[in-house]
Amino acid sequence: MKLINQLSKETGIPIGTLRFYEKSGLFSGKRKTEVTSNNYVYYDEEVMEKLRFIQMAKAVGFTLVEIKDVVDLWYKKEITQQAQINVLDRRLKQIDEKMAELKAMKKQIELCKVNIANRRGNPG
Amino acid sequence: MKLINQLSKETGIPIGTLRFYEKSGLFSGKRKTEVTSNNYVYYDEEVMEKLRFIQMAKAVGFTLVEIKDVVDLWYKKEITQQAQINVLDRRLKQIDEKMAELKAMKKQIELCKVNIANRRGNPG
DNA sequence: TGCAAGTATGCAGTATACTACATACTTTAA
DNA sequence: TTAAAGTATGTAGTATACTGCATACTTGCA
Repeated sequence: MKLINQLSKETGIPIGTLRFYEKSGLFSGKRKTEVTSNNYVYYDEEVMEKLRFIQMAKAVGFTLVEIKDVVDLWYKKEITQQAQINVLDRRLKQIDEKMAELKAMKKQIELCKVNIANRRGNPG
Repeated sequence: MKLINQLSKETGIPIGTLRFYEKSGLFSGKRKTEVTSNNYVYYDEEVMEKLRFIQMAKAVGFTLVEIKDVVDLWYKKEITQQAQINVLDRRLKQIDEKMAELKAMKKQIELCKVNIANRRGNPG
């Protein structure tokens, strides 16, 4: 069980950002009832997994709301199995679209590089 | 040569957003000197190419500044050849990183789906 | 023991990327 | 010809995602 500072150090996400994510409902920790002197919050490995997922998803342009959709059904059982699958399928489709876009961008940039190397300038 | 409305219709980008992009220096049109009755701005195919690139890059989480770095050297010759290559290489590296992240996300989400289908709940 | 460092909470401020609104002029089509 | 639609410009407002500051209490270490 980690405190917020450790969470921050291990993920590289600033504490302020972590608090913002927690307030946004992306993850949550627990207080230890046996500790009465303070109200520190503790986080488990589940939280670390979620944070690593959040970092990946953010890096490829998913919004916090889109990420929350997925992370939510990670551990919740309230929605139906089909509803869960639907959320995941929607995100999988977006991932495939983003991959196609990355491939197209890569091709375009590589072409641009070749053209620069050939001193012809414009990559169109 | 297209007017802004046509640009918007062909790309699906709202006019307000296009004006914002143009003001941000992502692209620019030209006024026709032979037309004196108005100051309408016309855009060529070069602009359309830039817009298509902007759309792809935005979809995979690049910022407008990162996009501008690339789009700028599309048609400018002021910076050295090596500086141009450097900008492109930086973006190519980002693209590879994003692709790896998409692949990891996809794997994770697919695993999650399998686990839901198996009614075991948690995909870890 | 005392003080720096860590934690919780709340609220204000910032950066990025739009989005809407107001004004004024131009073009187009009934 | 006149009203609707298009264009230019500027300014203000909004949404998302942080980021910083202030306050107050707790922990850990010299």
